[in-house]
Amino acid sequence: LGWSSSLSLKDPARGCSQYNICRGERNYSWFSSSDFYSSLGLEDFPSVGDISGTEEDTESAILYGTLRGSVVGLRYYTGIVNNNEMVALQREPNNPYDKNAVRVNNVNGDQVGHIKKELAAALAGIMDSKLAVVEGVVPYGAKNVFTMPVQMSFWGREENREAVVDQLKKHGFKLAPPLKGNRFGSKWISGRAGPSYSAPVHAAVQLTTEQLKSEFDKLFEDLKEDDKTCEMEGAETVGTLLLPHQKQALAWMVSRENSNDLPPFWEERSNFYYNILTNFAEEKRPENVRGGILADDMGLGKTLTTIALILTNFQDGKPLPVERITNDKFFYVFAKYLKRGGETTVSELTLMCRLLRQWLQGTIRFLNFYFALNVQSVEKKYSDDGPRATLIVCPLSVLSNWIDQFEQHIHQDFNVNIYVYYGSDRSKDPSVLSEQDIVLTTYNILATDYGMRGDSPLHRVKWLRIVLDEGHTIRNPNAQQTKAALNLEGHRRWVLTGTPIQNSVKDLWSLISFLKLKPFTDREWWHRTIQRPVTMGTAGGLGRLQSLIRSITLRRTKTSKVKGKPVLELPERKVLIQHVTLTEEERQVYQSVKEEGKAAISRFFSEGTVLAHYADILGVLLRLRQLCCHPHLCVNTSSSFSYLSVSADNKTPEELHETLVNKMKLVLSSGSDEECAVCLESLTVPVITRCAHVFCKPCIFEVIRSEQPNAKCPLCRNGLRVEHLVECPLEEEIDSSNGKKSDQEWISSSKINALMHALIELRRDSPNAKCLVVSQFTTFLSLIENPLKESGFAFTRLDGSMAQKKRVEAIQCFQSSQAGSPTVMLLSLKAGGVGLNLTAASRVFLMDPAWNPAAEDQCFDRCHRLGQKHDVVITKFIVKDSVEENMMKIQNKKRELAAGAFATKKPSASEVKQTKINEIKALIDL
DNA sequence: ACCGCCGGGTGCC
DNA sequence: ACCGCCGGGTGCC
Repeated sequence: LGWSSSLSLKDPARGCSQYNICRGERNYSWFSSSDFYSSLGLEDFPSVGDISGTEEDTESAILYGTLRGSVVGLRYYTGIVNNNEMVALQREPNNPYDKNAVRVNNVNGDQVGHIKKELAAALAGIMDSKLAVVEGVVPYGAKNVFTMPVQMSFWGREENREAVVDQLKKHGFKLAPPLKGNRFGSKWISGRAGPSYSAPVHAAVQLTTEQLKSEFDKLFEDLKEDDKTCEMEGAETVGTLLLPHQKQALAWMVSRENSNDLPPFWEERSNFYYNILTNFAEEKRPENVRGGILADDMGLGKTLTTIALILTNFQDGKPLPVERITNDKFFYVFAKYLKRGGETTVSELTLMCRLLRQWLQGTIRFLNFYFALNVQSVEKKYSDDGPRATLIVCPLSVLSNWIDQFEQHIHQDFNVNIYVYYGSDRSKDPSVLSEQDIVLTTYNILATDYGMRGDSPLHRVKWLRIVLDEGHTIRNPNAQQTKAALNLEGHRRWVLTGTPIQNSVKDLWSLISFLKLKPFTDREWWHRTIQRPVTMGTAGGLGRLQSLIRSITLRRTKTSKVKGKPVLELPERKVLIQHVTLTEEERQVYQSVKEEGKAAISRFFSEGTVLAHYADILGVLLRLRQLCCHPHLCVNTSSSFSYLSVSADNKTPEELHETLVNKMKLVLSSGSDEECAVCLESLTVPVITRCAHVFCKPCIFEVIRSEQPNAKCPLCRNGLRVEHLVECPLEEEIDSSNGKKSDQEWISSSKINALMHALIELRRDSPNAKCLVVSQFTTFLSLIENPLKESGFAFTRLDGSMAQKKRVEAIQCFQSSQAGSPTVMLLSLKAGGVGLNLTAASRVFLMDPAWNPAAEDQCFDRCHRLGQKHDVVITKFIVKDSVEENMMKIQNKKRELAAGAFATKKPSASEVKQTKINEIKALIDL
């Protein structure tokens, strides 16, 4: 049973886990980077564009005007509408009678009729060339037999207005100005009441950006409603006591799964159901989503709550039926094993292993040997008709966290079947999946599987429940993983996310669509009834969004209160800045490198080639940052920076390109947390362009997709081509032999001295305190190992180059409270990803600042989270009069920006460019 | 459709 | 009458 030791068990003493890792998962090779990258393969991205260009640019769309027309051919179709109901106009270029044909559909998508041909002839061109979006409302005459009127609104960007007006004029039509107060068509005057359509208005009550922002902030705040404050205990299979706010969440989730309420904006009228946004009505009761969005802040226990939900609400509030692990079970499994002559499944082995251990410990007596009698009853439990399995989809980075949490929170006396659907040998048999209690997989696997149409086991199973963890990963409606997620089958649908709205309301659509809320699954209805009214600041728009959100989401922040007490009482967190002064020699080296770099960079400025030399500049900055830490850090990189002299002149463009790309690789491989100029976050999967700029792979593919065929680099406007992109594995993964620069004698540095001084003082004052020593540079961490050993510190280390198994060991070791367990953990900034729990530490020493303050904060939160018992003190070491001080200034600016940037739109490419240039100036004191 | 349009039947008052 | 007028047949795109 060697495989079981490779499981990442929190408690090694427990041996085999209670979940069944089925075939293929036992080697746990999912963290091999090659797998990861290939599952994101190049070829996936361009195909994403197959519905490109259809999305209306909400931000800048204005209403050109309205036009009355008629819908004909009603008697040939079944789709019916109400007076004042919204209708969709859809081009039908393949209509055999008229290539200009325009279909009219009701909210349900049923065809109502066609636009009369003369008008269709005018619309066809406008719609096909996407000059305007045309929307319709049937003002009256909905019950007509042959034709009915339709009031059309034309929306588009200002610069297309004239073309649209011209096009209409050519066919003899003229736009009437927008109608006063009736912009969204929900209140057309009924009946043939004459000429009352008139007068434009842009927004009855236009909110300022500021107001919008604060309204957004309030969106998720309200939770005073009763249905969100009831509490519910978890089933006995939940092995952890839930906190009050988690019991509330459980009660809310269970009630959402079991209730039969109407979805938001639907009303029951005499004998039909009525949608108050679109005025659509139907006799069939619209399904409400049996789920919603759990949007609690990080650290409040969304994972635990979800596990509790799975175990507690199988059907109508009854718990998931699982086997209690008893002696009978052991012999039953054992007998089956013998009967087959030794062949067995991994899940059985897991069980047997565990039971055998219990038996050996004397908890099983040798009495119940009539196992055959029990076979029947055990099998019965699993022969339920309805779907049983819950699918959980999460980013790769939190996969192991889920497994840890199962391990922790599922009571060990029960056998819950969990299948980790990951790795190249994952089962292709849907029935293997549907027999599980829980199937865990990642967005990449989901998308990859979906790519091979029709043959994705995940998409052939009818799930009891689908949970999308970090649900904001599907906010891009065109991404493959979003489409893959939307196409999963199962009635109970949940989204877990800490950041439900990241940049704008737009991000919500995929989530809402995933939840299958009628009629928002169709982008047009979402857009017309919610997104546009909100972004244009129309009165009532925000109200709608608010009541929608309120009815389907639960969100508590770290400061929310339950019964007057904060949901989470986190200890205080203090950040201290410790200035470090370089020694004379260090200063000399630093200063000379700085002068050399500054000269080169100011030359780039005067030549106007700053962005072309971006890699060079990052290189200079990197070197300075490294010098602040330790002189040996940039030794291996020094030779490659000699280009700063004029030697570049006699190189071919090809060679020049190559050196630049190599430079960029070097910067990235140093561990430095560089950022992506598209998403403005830390790089995820860095790729280097031909012009030697770095971006996240998904970001740059999105740029290429949306700008094709002539995409340009967002930083320098040079041409971009997929085949020129170079992937660059993040940090240490390529550098496993780090730290062994044995040809060099070890020396200390000012920063190391400062750290050691602080550590020794800490050990003297509180010998049991544990701390994290964090740096972006793993080589620096290696250098720090030396004095730690010399001063007798027990320490452990966690960085990106370590295999998953080693990481888990390091974490367990550090978290242990046993005497003699390590008090120091050397942690690379980026290894401190989300989900990692290092609450044993109450001190953090940040050795070098990151560009992105969010990356630092995320790292601090590894210990400042649920379970932290002490106040957390963070010490940042910053070298005086250095690039580090300038970095701090930029960080502060970014913090301010982030705090106010909620509803403001993304900066444009040129703004990003300018910001970058200004940053460079500030960094090198130009 | 209690319309418009088409095309055949028809033709002083 | 190579017209007007009548009334039946007919009807989305």
